Amino acid sequence: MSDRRTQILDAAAMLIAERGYTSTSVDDVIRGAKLSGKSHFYHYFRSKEELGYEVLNRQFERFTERGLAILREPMIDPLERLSLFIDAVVTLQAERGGRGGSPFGNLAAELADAHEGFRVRIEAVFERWASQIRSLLWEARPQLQDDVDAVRLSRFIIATLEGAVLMTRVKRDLAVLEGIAADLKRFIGTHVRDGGAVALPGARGAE
Amino acid sequence: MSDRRTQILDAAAMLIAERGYTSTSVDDVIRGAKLSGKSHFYHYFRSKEELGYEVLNRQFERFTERGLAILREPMIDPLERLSLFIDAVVTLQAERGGRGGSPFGNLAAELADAHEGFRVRIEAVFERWASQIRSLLWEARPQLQDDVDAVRLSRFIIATLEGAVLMTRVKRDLAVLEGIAADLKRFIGTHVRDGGAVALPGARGAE
DNA sequence: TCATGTTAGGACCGGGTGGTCCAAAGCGCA
DNA sequence: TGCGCTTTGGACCACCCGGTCCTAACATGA
Repeated sequence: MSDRRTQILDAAAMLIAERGYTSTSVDDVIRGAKLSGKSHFYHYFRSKEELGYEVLNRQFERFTERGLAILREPMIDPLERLSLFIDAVVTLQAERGGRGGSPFGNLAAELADAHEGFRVRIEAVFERWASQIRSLLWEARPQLQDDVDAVRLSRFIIATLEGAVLMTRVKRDLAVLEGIAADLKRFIGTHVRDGGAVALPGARGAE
Repeated sequence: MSDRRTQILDAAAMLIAERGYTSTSVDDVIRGAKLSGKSHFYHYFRSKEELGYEVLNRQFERFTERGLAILREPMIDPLERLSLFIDAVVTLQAERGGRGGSPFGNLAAELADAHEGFRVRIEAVFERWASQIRSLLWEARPQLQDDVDAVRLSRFIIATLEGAVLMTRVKRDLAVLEGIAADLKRFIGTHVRDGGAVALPGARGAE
């Protein structure tokens, strides 16, 4: 993977996060990556579509490294890992200044109905994400109530986080995301067996 | 408001829900509304932007009639109304065949960062929606725990529903939305005072 | 030295974009 | 009858879109 290629990918990722896939033109990407012209771009990518797919892949890899990795930390209690992961989502969004939202959610809203190729790839992203949470939930099973449905709960967590990021973008207020994240932790806490101490730190407290 | 005008608005609403605002061209709308040409369209709307704003308004009016209205039914217990409202969101999405998603969420994801005019209007939509839930929560206050934060809870409900609709679109599976809706009811149920009977019907049950 | 891959730069393509302008027909109503 | 709104229909604008093609200057390493 050449330097130029990743440079193009990075520029495209930024632009797509800001303005969406359709509204980001190849010329924009060329300007963003400081290429000399169209032929230079098409030397590295067969089409804009291919660019889009690879950007999505890279976004997921980055997310896997910086967010999903927490879910797998072997030395930390699984439910605390889940709490840390939710914090990481908040941090990630804070770093973006509340803008840009979730790359997956954005592409999903923009292309899920219109472009099957993107839809299946986005579905795969969410599925891999959900499966990470599911196996964490499986690990935490001794602490959880017997009737906890890991599939449903993992979907609920992802949907709420995606919705929260979207709302935060609209309101331009990170506190929205923080509040929802806290409530989400509280909800996860209700699945913990009674008698368990404060399983999810930070789940209470209005602010 | 002439017939033609609403006809254009309806056609545009459908197209925007399907393909998004940017990807819906004025020519598409003209074809959809069976107008004779561009001049005919621009006889009714000053610009595509104005069209978009009015479509957003109409979508919210429709949503107010068919969804938000339930929140105000005076003869039904407030918490049951909330449960019925969540059911209505599921029904609304089912009618669309899982496609199209939430008009507000879609526009938000597409334009929140790029187009301030739309951003503030979408923010207003969510705010009016949240305020409806807030006043319902205020009404239900005797049944709720003392520390329930209506602002936060209303945001949580909206974010989760928006996220759920988005996930459902990506997975093309209405069961996703149904599951999340059930869990959301369960979460709301945890805010009800102890000793209260089954406040939210349908909140339990895995399927 | 030759080949290969990279960078540079520009001309060009068909088609779509939001938007304007104009001329003329059809219309209901006073 | 005549006024004013609606409808029709098309020409036209500058610009942007994804994508192709071509030429030529580079660097690198075999």
